[in-house]
Amino acid sequence: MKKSKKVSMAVVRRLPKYYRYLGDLLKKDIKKISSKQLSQLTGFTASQIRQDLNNFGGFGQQGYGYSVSDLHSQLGKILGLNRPYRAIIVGAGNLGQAIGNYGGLSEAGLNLLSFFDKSSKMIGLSIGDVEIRNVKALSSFIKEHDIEVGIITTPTESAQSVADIMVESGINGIWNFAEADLKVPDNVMIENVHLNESLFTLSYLMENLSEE
Amino acid sequence: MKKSKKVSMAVVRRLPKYYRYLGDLLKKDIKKISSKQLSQLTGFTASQIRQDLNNFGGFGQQGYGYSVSDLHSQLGKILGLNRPYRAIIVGAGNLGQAIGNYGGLSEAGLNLLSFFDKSSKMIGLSIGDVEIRNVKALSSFIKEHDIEVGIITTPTESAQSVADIMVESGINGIWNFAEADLKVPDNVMIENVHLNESLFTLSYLMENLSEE
DNA sequence: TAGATTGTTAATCGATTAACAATC
DNA sequence: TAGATTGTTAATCGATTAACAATC
Repeated sequence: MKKSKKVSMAVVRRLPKYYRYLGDLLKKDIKKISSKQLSQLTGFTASQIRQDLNNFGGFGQQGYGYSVSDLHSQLGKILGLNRPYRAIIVGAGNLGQAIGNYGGLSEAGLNLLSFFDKSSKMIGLSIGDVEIRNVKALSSFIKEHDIEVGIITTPTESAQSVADIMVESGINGIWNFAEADLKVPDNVMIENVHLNESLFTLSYLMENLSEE
Repeated sequence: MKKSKKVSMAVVRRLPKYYRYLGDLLKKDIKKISSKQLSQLTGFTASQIRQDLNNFGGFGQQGYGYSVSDLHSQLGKILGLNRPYRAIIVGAGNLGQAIGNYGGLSEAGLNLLSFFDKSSKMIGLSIGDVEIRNVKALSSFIKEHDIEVGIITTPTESAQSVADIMVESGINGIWNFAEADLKVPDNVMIENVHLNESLFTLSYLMENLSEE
C-alpha cells in the first residue's frame, strides 16, 4: 500500500505542533477552530495549515472550520501515537535518566523496558522501576522482547556501534542524542536530537544579533 | 553595521555540522578538504557546501580546496564559539541536571553560574560545583551577574513566566526545553529543543515506514 | 602548463502564499 | 439565503542544484 504522494518532512515536523495546540484547546473544552484561529496560535499561515492537513484528508467542514476533538484524534492517528512501541535506552547517565523519566515517552506510546550501560556501578540499579542491564546483553534483550525503538544517550564514540547492534537485532527506529550522524539501513528510521547543533545555532543567533 | 545579506536559517543550521566534521578532521591531522570530500562526509551536496560557505566569505582556494584548520576556526568565529557567555539553568530536575553536566555548554562558550529551582528540597544543593538557588532570586541574580543566556528546563506550565522574568532582567538568549512556544521580544533569541515534537516525528516515520 | 576545485551565476525544484470556487 | 471557511489550483518565493568561468 503506497502513499499516494509523499508528504514532505517540512509538513511532518509541523504536525506535532498542531497536535499540541489542539490538545490544549481540547483541555479548554473548545469545540471548533478555524485555520485562521489555528494560524494565530501556531504562527503558521492559515493557508499553510489547510495545505498541510489536506495532505492527509479533508478534516474540515466548509463554512465552519475543524472540530477540535476530531482533528486532534486524527492527527494522533497520523502520528502513530495510539500504537504502542517497546523501547530501551542505551546509556544510563544523566541524559539517559532524564529521558527515561520524560513523560513524553508514554504520550508517544513508548513503553520503556530497560536501560543499558557498560558501567558496573550502574548495572543492576533501577531508575523508576526500570532496570539497568549490562550493555553486553543488549542484542539478546532486543530480540527476546521484540524491541522496536532504541534510544541512544551514550557518548559519541559508542553511538555507532550501539546503533549497529540495534539494527542487527531488529530495531526499526532510533532516537539518537549522540553527536553523530549514525549510518543505518534505509528501513531504520532515525530521529536525531543534536544538542550541540542546537546550542551552536543559539550562539550564532546571539553573535549576529547586534548586526540585524 | 548591517549584514550585507541575511543568511537563511537553513544555512545556519548546517554550519554546526560543518564545524563538527572539520573538528574531527583536525583531530585526525588532515590538512585540506574539498567541497566534494566534505559532501561525502556530511551528505550535503558539494555545490550546497560552497554556496553555504560563500555566504560568509571565500574561505577556499581554487584548485586546492579548503584548509581544515582555517575553515574550522573561521566557522567557530562565525558561530560565536570563541565568545564567552554567562548562563543559568532554571529547573534543576533530571533534565536540568543533565544539561548542566553536558560538555557542549563549555564548547559553546557557556559558563554556567547557577541553577534555579522552586523546590525547597533542591535549593542549596550543588550539581557539580554549581549551586541551586531559589527561583525567587532569579531576577536579581541575572541582573547582578549580567547573565546573557537562560536555559529553561522547567515544566511546561512555568516556562513562559520564567521566560518573562529572564527577558525583563536583561537576558538576550534562551535555550528552551519546555514544550511551549515562548513569547519574547524580537531582540531576544530563542532556540527550542522540543523533545515531544522530535519523538512524535519518529513515531510518524515508524508508523508510515511500511507504506513506503 | 594541465588539472583541480573554487566562487558565482543561471536553472531547477520544492515549499509557501494567494486566490477563489465549492459548499456547509 | 448570506456569511464563513474549507479544499484546491495557480502564483510566488526561496532554496537547492547544475554549470562553468576564474584561478590557484
